[in-house]
Amino acid sequence: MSRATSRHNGGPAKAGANRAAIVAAGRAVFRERGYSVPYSAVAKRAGVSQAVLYRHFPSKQALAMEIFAENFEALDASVQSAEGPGAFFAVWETFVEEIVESTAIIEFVIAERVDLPEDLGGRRLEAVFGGALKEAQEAGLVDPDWTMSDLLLITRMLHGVMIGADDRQQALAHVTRALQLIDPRLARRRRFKEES
Amino acid sequence: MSRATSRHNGGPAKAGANRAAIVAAGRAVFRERGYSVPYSAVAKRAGVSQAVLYRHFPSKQALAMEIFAENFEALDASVQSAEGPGAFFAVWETFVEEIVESTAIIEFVIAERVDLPEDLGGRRLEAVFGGALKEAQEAGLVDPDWTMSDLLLITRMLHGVMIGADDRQQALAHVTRALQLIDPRLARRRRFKEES
Amino acid sequence: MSRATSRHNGGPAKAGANRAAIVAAGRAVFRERGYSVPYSAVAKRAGVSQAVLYRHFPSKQALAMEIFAENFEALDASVQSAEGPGAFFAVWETFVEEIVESTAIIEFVIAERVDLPEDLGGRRLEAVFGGALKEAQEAGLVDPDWTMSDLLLITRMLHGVMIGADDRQQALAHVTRALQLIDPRLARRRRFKEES
Amino acid sequence: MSRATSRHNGGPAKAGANRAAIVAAGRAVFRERGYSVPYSAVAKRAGVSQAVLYRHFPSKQALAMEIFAENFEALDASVQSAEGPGAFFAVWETFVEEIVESTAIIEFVIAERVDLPEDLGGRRLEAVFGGALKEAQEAGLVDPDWTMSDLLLITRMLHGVMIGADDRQQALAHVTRALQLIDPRLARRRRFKEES
DNA sequence: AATGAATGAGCCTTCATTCAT
DNA sequence: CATGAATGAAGGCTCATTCAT
Repeated sequence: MSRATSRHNGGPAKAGANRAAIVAAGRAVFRERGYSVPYSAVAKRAGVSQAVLYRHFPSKQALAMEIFAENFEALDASVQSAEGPGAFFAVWETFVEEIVESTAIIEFVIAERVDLPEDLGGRRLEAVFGGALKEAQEAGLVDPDWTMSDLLLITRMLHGVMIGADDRQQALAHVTRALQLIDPRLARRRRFKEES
Repeated sequence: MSRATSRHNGGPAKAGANRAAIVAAGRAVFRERGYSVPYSAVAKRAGVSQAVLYRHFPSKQALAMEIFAENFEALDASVQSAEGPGAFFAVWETFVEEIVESTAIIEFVIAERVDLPEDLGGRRLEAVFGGALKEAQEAGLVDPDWTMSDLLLITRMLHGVMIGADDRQQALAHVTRALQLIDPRLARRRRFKEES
Repeated sequence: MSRATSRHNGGPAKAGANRAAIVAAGRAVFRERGYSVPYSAVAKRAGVSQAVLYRHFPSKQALAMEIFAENFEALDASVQSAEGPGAFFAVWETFVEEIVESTAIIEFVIAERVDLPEDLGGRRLEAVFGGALKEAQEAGLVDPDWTMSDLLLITRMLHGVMIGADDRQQALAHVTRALQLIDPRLARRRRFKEES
Repeated sequence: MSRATSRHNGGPAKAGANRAAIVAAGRAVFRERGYSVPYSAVAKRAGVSQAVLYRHFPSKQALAMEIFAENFEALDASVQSAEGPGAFFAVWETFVEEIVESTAIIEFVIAERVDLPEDLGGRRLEAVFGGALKEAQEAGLVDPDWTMSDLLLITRMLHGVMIGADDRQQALAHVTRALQLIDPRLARRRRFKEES
């Protein structure tokens, strides 16, 4: 039992750990139960009180935004390390992985569409993908008609597939097949980490 | 007051009317506010008491199931009236129309996935589409690799598009574009009834 | 133990009784603990669930408004039965009695000032007092400079006196003395019902 | 870091400054948001941690008590500098100013009435006003019937007027008018500092 | 002695479900 | 068989108070 059983806290030292625990718990419950889980479930999962949850992230949106942002950082990193016409596929692969790992994030984007900061969502996506897409199109690797909007649309199509799947296993298979239906080149090299 | 039709009671005759009213109300509120509306909203819309609602459909799932089933009946009818290799597209069109009209039903299918009777969902879809798909494939009108599972998958992809759209207008545009990305032949002849 | 211990209710017949119980409970808790009591305290006092409370009065304001309205009805009745230049004092007496009985109502008026229906508050007061005040002034029974606003001001002065008192006994004495300080004629014939 | 003034600590010297900052913050937030503000708002406004706030004043009451006492000190000063039969009015004016400036303090006195030390409230007021009142009465400047209790009562009447006002502007006008209704001589020479 | 952080509990509101009549 | 009403419980949010460092 590593959970404190007495009344009080571990002092300031624990703060960062709690924040991390909350983010992790957020990822976990969002993945398992979707973005519509009671926000309080995150606190329960993280082993902290609701007040602490609210201190760190004053709303479910705020927490989702954080997770969202962290995902984009991974994406940015993947952009840095990829080059050439095939870069698009490398980034795309990372992107799809994230969709698979955090379906809930897309639900969040949909649910809270109203007041997302401009640099998130589509705009941010464009920053990440814009160059690589054009390059890949010029190299004839991707359908030249595709626009950023189409990529976004594909995102949503994958989302529909994700939330309709029975389990992770099936979800992976369905996402792969869905990408094949759209364009086989999008479906290559799907490799996902083992579920914990 | 010894008469059978005392104060509040319309007698057995009313039962059928109530049932129909409930189903209609269900369609309406699901469309307007999504599958997550309070079940009580259906009773209010139908103008019946909660108890009556529960008598006819003991749960929101049960009601959704009924609507779902009725949708399939419409699909069956569309199958009857279509023939030849192009029949697939006629049925498909009706099917997509239903998806667009009743996004909420798909939400339901997803939310309650657990205990859908076997004869609904995939199996039922197979009954409706099976023959037409094979015929169309033999006539070279549809990719020969496609299976019933793929159709189901496309259904889900469209669903993702639907719930991500801002409004009906955009939803239609997105669905059309999504179908084009998959196979332009699926996207032809989209014509929807005017919004009431 | 007259409280139901089993899970469910007394049927429709009990509805009116519950509503009355809620209003009575509202008067009681407002008097004892002020308008700022948790709304849930009303439910507890009335012996009903919170949901029932919300069904009957969807907000604390709504309940206060009801009590408020009932008070005005008593006031109207007092206007009907009084005539002549002295009528003003009769109505005034009833009015002060009500202030003493339901201090919380004034707190309510103050707290929710924003969206009171036009026919409540000042306007309503004017309807009740307007004629009588003018008549009394013409008969030389009341300071001719006084306006309706002044009466409202006096109301608030009495309110300050009420909420500052230690108990009902003292509150009565203070109100009487306050009225004497303003104008002895306002303070005559103070007689209040015994506290329950 | 073996120095006494380690990381976060300003040393004993800071204590007095903190205390003053807390009192000032208390005055500010009470005025702006009423006595019912979260106690934590005082800490935030003062720029200190909650723990410090609690160290200096273990409860909101304690802080309010301090402010209350300091107000009386200002009153004492005003008594010292005024002499002759008109002294009463000078002190009274200061007193009313304080009421207008710190409505919240009166809310506090009312809310926490229970355990106010005897030397605050009425008794203290008597010490301040006692002599001046008698002198003014003997000079025929004030109604000879008035007692200290009446002054307290008037205080409360003004309070009622204050908390019922929409804004400071209106509050001033209402207080002035209220004093006129009681005795015009109480209302003379109202001059308040400009709002910051 | 100050800080940052945590806790537990309270209050608000809404929903699915189940009576007595 | 329909009605109107009631219940219990979940979930959101905020606050006073109290640590470990």
